[in-house]
Amino acid sequence: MTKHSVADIPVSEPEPGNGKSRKYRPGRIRERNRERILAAAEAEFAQNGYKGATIQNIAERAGLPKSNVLYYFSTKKRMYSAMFDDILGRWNKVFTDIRPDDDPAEALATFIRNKVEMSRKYPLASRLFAMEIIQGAPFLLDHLRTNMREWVRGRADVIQTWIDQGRMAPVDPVQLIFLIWSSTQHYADFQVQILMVENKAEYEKRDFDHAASFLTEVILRGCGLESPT
Amino acid sequence: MTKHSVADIPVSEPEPGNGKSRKYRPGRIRERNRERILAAAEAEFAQNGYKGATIQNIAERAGLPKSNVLYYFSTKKRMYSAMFDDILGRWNKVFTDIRPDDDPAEALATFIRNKVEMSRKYPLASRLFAMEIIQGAPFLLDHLRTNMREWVRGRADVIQTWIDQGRMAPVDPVQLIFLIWSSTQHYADFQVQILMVENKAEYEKRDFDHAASFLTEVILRGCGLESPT
DNA sequence: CGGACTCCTGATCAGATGGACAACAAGTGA
DNA sequence: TCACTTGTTGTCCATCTGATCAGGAGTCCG
Repeated sequence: MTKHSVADIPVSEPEPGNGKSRKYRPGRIRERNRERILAAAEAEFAQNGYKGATIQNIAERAGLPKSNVLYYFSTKKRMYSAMFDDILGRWNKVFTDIRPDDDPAEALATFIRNKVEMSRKYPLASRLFAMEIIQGAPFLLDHLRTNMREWVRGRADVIQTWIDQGRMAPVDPVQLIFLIWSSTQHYADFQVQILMVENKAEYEKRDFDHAASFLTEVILRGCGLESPT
Repeated sequence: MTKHSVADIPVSEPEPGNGKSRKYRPGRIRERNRERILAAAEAEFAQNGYKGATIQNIAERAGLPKSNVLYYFSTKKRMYSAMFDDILGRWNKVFTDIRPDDDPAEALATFIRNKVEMSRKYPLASRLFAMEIIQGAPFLLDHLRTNMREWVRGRADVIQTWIDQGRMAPVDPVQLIFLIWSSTQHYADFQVQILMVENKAEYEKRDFDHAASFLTEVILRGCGLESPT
């Protein structure tokens, strides 16, 4: 397929146990540059979309020659994919499952807070995801069809259980997930708009806290729940 | 600036009154092609972003030679601007003002319904707008700074009045507008994701009705209001 | 050392892209 | 019909883009 024999091979895990291994580790530099490039790619793809992004720009953001970038990711497409693998992995670590015997108010509040925190911590990832979906998700269609669907279904089922038990108002669980998803995503994706409207130069930590509190309060009350604490 | 003497000149309004005027109307063909091109541009820009979109693609979507497209809009940038002028004009027609003596529940419900209807009727415009904001709003910054800010401030003031009069729960009015904005926008922007999760091929009218009902119910209850009707 | 690997990069290329332009066609009012 | 404006399009060009490649530099271990 490709002429590059070593490119695109995932970095081998640093062996566990002995922290300061004396062993020959081919992937050391690779790992560092890979991360630099992916960080640059996030910014570039988020700003210009897949087609609009250029390898040259990514290289400049990473402070590397274009050729070097192409040494690590033999094609633009592969780079884009690798980037999303990274992002989805990061996300999976954060979103814990919810269970039928959880307290609805607490579980939803945690979900909202985590999602807002995500918008604060990884705004580029959030925008990238939005961009990809808006453009028709050419690269993530499969992921949406399988993982994402399961994820939503699983959570919706738990919420439905809570409703059946009369522990919250009877609202469409899937729509509720969309509502939380969109309203939290908004703080990352529409950052510029929000800053303009509020006449600020940049976000502060308390803005996110305020947003999370607002969303928790309104959405929980909208579900017939009392905000915890 | 430009060598084109006639391009980029807004279409002169067709004179009112006599429908079938015999007068010399330079803009007749112009108007028709202009619309065709702008419609094609909406699709192309929404799918690929500003940088990713190509005049060639827009021309093909419109069924015209590239040269002809460039005759109407001398540059890509001008075409993009003209497109947003169109879109913003369309939007302004729909969003009626709210007044302090309106009924909060009814006014908010109308706003939500209008916005969802907008997502249904002009999904491309919605995505285009989202795209532009995500990319840092290079073309709309001024608009956000002036018109949009005023628009939000005006509505927020009215909502604050309602709160002060004890007619709804004390929630941050600006955040409330963001919440409505994002949750309704979501149905246009994240269409692909929603369809995938719900395992559908395309939206139906009732999906939007259902979404509007859900949002109205949850958000109004979240504001301590009863849904009207 | 030296050999084997990993990593780096300038030069190069074919194709796409935004845009200019000139010649030509069609429409319009008198 | 005529003079003039408006509309159409093929051709051309400088620049950019993703990708290739060949040669060289750096790193590591025995």
